[in-house]
Amino acid sequence: MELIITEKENAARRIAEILSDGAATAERENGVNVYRWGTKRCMGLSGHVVGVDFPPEYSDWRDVEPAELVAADVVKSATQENIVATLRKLARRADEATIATDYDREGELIGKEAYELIREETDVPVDRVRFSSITDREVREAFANPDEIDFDLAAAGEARQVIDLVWGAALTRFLSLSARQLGDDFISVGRVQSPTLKLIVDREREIQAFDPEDYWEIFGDLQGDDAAFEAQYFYDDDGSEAERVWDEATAESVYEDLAALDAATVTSVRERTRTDAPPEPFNTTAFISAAGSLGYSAQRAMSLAEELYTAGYMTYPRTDNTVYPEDLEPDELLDEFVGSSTFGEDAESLLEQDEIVPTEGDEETTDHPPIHPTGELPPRGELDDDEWEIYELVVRRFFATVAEPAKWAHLRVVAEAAGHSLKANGKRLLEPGYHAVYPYSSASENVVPAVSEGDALTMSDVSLDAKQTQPPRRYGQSRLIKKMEDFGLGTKSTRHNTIEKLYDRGYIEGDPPRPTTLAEAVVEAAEEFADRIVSEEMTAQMEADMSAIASGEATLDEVTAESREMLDRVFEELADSREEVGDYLQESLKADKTLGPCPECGEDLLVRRSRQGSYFVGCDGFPECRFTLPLPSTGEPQVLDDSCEDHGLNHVKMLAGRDTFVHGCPRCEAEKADETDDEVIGACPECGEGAAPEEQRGEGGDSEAQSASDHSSGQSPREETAEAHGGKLAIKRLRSGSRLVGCTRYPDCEYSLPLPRNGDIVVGEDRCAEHDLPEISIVDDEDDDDPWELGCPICNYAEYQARNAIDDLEDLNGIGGATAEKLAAVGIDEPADLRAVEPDEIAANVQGVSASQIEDWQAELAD
DNA sequence: GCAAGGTC
Repeated sequence: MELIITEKENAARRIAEILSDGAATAERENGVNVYRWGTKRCMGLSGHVVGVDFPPEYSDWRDVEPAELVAADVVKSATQENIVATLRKLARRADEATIATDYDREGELIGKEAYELIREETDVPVDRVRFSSITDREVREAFANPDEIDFDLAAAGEARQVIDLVWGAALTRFLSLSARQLGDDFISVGRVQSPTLKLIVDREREIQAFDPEDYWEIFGDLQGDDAAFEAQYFYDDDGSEAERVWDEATAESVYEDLAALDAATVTSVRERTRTDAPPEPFNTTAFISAAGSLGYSAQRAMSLAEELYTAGYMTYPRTDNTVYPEDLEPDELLDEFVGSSTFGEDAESLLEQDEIVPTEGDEETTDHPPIHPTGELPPRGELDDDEWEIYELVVRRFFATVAEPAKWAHLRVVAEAAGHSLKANGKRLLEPGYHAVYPYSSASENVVPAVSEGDALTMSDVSLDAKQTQPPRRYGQSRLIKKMEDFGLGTKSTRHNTIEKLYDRGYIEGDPPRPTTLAEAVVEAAEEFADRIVSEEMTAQMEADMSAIASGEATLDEVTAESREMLDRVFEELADSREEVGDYLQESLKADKTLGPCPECGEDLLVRRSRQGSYFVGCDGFPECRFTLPLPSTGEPQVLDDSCEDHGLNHVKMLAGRDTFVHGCPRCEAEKADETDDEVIGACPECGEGAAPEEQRGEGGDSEAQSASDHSSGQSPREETAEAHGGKLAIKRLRSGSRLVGCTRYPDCEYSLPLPRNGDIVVGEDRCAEHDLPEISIVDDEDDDDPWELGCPICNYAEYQARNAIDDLEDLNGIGGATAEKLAAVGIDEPADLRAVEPDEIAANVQGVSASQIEDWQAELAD
């Protein structure tokens, strides 16, 4: 038997398809697909299936001095047990094996990891094939000419693993221990994340240090026979043209000269044609950037791309390549779109061009082809709005890369008055070229009417605008990813994750990201004691070392030994400063959590976390001072810069993904609740008059109202409330800021239904026939839309739960919105329901859902 | 529980 190993499941399937001419069949082994045809077996790994770590005796942070990690062994162990087991099992039966992992450094290492696992089972020959895109021709060619594993290249990757682990773990533990941050909130540093954080912190420093400068600009409206346009004053500044006037007196005098006149003479008209080349094919960075301008975060863009890739609609989204492979036939790919209602016309117009020559970028790599559509079109309704928008972006980008350049006419008009010059620049699209198929890049025109040299124009509305220079702008996510790419930080697969990690670790907030006080302190501490870890040079040096290993000029041991010596010296320096660094980090951590003065003792109020994990506001004077305020139960609190005028407390924002909201001043919120009376709206269905004996509680586990901190104590009253106790339902406002419909017998009766956080709650006249509760509407004075007719709160909550159930289903990987609805129609409306079904039975009853798909979902649920 | 790199 001949065994073929690929880097991922998808590649295994496609390679099996190609080599078997479509005859391969799939078998499940240990939850892993194994493709078979003839005497061949092909399986996919899931990237690295083994990982590096320290031996277990180093795992307790408090027992081990961080510096000891420098000399500690680094061992490999399986991280994907089922895949490793399958690989071993197949290896035992194999007569030969072929490594077909990705054609890049990390792929070579992943291949070597598979090789070592095979070697533990058998000594059959193992060879290596390399191809940069999974196309019929490339794959066949590669398998016809097998090569050997490049152990030096793999060793280069191993050096990276060791150095990253040792530096990252040792310094992370050192900082965390010194600041006594051992829980979830440890303080991390690493070769990639820390220089990235420094980029953000350095930018913030520039912004802080920025000293704005005053300048003035002068504009005037010019008018010819039938044309008017705005022109700007400019002057010659040492041979270059300048518009900004830095001296107020000069600006005033020019302004007065011009304002006194009502005519100007055209002294020059220049028209030039400019070619606007179509964009290059998408690599990961360019794709993230384009998706970013459509409003997607880097992480979101990648996860949508991943879905479209898995569904077969576009190629692999993680690539550095910007040159299409030779065997991509643009006209054949365009042909696939002919007849599509969205893309058909554009595809046809592109096919009419005399010649179809795709653009290419500077990066030509062997990893994967640039991102492009596969030519398989998603059926209507299969994609949700976001998926579709990203898909369309990828299709149109491909269209743009095979389209003609655009042509612009640039027109520049200069006029003179009182010895001063004014100019106007216009541009007009002569030939739309690629803009016709790619509407994302700006094609806006700025027309300056045709005038001729010597024309006399009237001048009016001369204005003098006082302006100030602006600080540099914060880096947005895609700008940051580009910077990382420029510095060689991270890879196409990890950059967006690194940024996400900085958010998770409490180093950055908001979008564009802004560093926290903690981030500034970590960067400062590192700059002083371990400059290497915050410098992009560590990566540059490592790249050089890796090249040396790959070319045989250095060895893995030499490189890692040298790196360990360097880290030893860092720890020597750090030894005396442990407390100083720790205190500084602790202070900064506190600064990020401080709200303002405690009304009872004057110490600082801080955001704290209870033992149960919920957040609240507590006093730094604890335990002497026991003042507290509640916070909402959803999300992570973030202290904002602005503060409350009444209490001097900073406002708080609750970060909870899409449900993020500004809570405001916690003292104001608590006082509002104290001042608001409960409004009774009807009987409690659980313990009020006419309560049904069977239980019919609103029992949303996640509902904010249910878990709101000051409304959840007391034992379950279930048993005793099956009968009527005269409980009534009332609209309540909690001190944490949330609002709900709850029983007046709370805490004896815990019945509650959530209400929205914002807007005025208006209780209507009409009552729900089923529940005898008033119809409620929510009026938001900040938006002019019609009020939200929430209706009967019980009915509303039931609908809300049903919607959530469908969302949960959709969240299961691979279940699209349309499919989730079909499943819901046969009574499967939450993931748990899927566990119980017979795959074949559902497949027979629900169109478009296969039994194997259901098996996959069930396997996923089982994890 | 630490990193960064694969992949899902």
